[in-house]
Amino acid sequence: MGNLYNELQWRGVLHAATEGTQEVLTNKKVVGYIGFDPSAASLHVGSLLPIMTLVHMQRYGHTPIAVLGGGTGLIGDPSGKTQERPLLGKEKIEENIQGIRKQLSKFLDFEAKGNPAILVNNADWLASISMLDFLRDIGKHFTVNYMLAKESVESRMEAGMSFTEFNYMLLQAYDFLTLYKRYRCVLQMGGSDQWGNITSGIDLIRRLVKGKAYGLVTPLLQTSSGQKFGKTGSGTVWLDPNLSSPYHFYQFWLNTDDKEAIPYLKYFTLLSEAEIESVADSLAMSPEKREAQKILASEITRMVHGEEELVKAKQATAALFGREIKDLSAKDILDVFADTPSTDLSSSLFTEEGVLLSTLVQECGLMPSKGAARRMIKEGGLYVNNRRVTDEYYKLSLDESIDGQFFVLRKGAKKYHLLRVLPE
RNA sequence: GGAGGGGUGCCAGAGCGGUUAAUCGGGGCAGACUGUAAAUCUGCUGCCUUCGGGCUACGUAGGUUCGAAUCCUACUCCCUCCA
Repeated sequence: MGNLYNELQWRGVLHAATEGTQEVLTNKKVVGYIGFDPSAASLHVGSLLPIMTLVHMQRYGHTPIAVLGGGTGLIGDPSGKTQERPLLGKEKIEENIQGIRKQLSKFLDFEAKGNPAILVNNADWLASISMLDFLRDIGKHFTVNYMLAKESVESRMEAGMSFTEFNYMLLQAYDFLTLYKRYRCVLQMGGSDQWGNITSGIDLIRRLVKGKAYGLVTPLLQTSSGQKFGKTGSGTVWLDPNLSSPYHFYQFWLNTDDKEAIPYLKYFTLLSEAEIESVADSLAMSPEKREAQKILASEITRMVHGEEELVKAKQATAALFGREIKDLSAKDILDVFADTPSTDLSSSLFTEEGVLLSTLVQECGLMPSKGAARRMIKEGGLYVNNRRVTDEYYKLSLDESIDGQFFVLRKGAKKYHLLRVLPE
């Protein structure tokens, strides 16, 4: 039986840790926390790494605390940001916290015997503290010199930084102190950009209550092409099924680059070292099978959306990338394209000679303009029911519809749009 | 408060008063090749078009001119330096 520290190490998610972290994690059951930013109503795939870190903690018998930044969210963390951030309203943040709470409960067991996960909102203690108390009790323990030396501050000296954001690290240090006192929480984890904030907390605990605390950070994720992880052409990939459908979520992982598939399996799944090694062998032997990507996508989709949604996503994948669309029944279409953007059309639109495809495609939003639609057709990038259309002035007629009810429009390889024909 | 520089398409950044819907690059989109990968190559990338054209664009508003992103004036925003 290993320990948490070794586990994180072989998974490649251990970027740095403070002195003594390994010993304390090996010899004791500890309480540790990670903060989550409530600037959106849903977490996205970028939050998966910190979430998994908490999951590993709980698996090894430690107690994980997820701290929602309801208080600090009102200020905005400058770490890793090049510009001052807009402030969100209190109501908005409260709403976001509700959404995030729900998502976290899919990963962490809040009922576990012995080491149930804990969820707190730092507004609970930050909202009520007075400016004078804060300056006296906390501010006194930090020199401005110390704060200026932090990377998060230094990198902003050129662009400028408000006094508000400058104080962020003190608030986070105060969080750590509070959790230390309330829960005996001795470990704070986070992305490597959090290092400065974390060590501030450790220092504060040492100075104020002579306590020993630890910090551990994970590497910052980037795709091999240097892109920010978790963004696709169509935007951020969210954990909320209403913001990113399970099908798109599944597809996001399925499209993982070969180079990243194995690291991602280590980061985001609970597969064992041996299991992942065998997958790595398979990937090296026959990469075209994309076994690693399939396992990765299945594992993560199941964890986030559940078995049922995973099955549906796989079915949709098989239908869209395997069979001919015209073999599908109207019912299949509805299932497969449940998550696809769709537009309703009245059948009265369809006159004798049909409707100009370029117009249709523009009106349903698949293409931004008719000119762009015509260009796309010329380039061979537009398909109706998976058949390429080559005529710029192609007119669509009702006999081509599936069961007289649907047209499946496709742009490029993966972008679908469903047209639903409504009877008179 | 004083002095100077600048605001161009998604971004970055060119642009002798006319052939500039605006160079080059990045990004994006599509095609080919593939494995729904990577790399590579090709094309497209303001709007409308009955394919002849038409329209709208270079911070905002005026002006000079046959003609302006390019010249002038005012306004506005940004940046740098001095105080």
